[in-house]
Amino acid sequence: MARTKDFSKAELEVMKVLWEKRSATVKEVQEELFRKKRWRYTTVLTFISRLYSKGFLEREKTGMAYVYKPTLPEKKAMGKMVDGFIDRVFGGEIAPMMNYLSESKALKPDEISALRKLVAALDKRPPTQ
Amino acid sequence: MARTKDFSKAELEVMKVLWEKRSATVKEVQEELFRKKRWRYTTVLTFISRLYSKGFLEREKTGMAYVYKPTLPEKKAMGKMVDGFIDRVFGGEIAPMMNYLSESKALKPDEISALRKLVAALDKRPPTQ
DNA sequence: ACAAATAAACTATGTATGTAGTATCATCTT
DNA sequence: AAGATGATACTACATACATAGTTTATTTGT
Repeated sequence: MARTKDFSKAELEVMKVLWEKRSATVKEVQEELFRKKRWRYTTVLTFISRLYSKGFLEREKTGMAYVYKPTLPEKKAMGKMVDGFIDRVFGGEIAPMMNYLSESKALKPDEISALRKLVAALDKRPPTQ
Repeated sequence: MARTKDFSKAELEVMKVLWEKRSATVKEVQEELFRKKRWRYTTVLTFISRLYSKGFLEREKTGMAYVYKPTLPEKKAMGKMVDGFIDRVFGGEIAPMMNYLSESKALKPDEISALRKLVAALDKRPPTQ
């Protein structure tokens, strides 16, 4: 089992467009991705088809074309990716990643305030476990 | 230019062993990875060879075998990976990732304190930019 | 010096990924 | 009803990745 295949880098780009637009035809996605990446129609179609087979998109025929829509909300998917990344790279440990973050990236003001808010929230609600 | 190929998931496992051991022969790496993943000698050899061609490892013949050693320190490599991940997944924005982190993961006490320390450090040394 | 053991090189193979062209099917226009 | 248009399906192909077997070269023990 466990056919929870991930999406690839290129496929992620497609997902991002679809999350943003909520739902769209291949053509609409392609127009967007042509701007950003110069991808041809059939290229985008291939990615969308693969995502569809993998179960990350559902579709519905509307007039001549299919309208595609993510089956997984963005937040869920992002969370999964973050988890997977931390598992793979840091053996599931968040703390070391924080370190790399603070060292390797120059945090911008809004990022710092996000961090502060996070910490504040954690102070309020101490580890439920 | 820019032949900064990344390493794949499997290759990362090999790198981790080598970072930990500082340097090792294929056999030594394989023994470790056989425990963790049941990988055969030639499998590990293949990964190591790829990493060597990609320039992530250097080697030195010692007796019969080569001793391999990472060319990139772990911290550097990890930082790169984190950066790449954040770019790909969050368009370079750290703040949203923080959110996913705080929501999707139940942070453990030491992770929280790492976070606090990070924030404290940021307070001391405000964004140099 | 030869056999056994060790290590690396070469070869193989199936799936995934990036990138897209060509063929076909459906629809709209005249 | 035929041609133009729009959309999807089918096909292609090179590179990367995961996984490993087979062959060759080197060393070491006897």
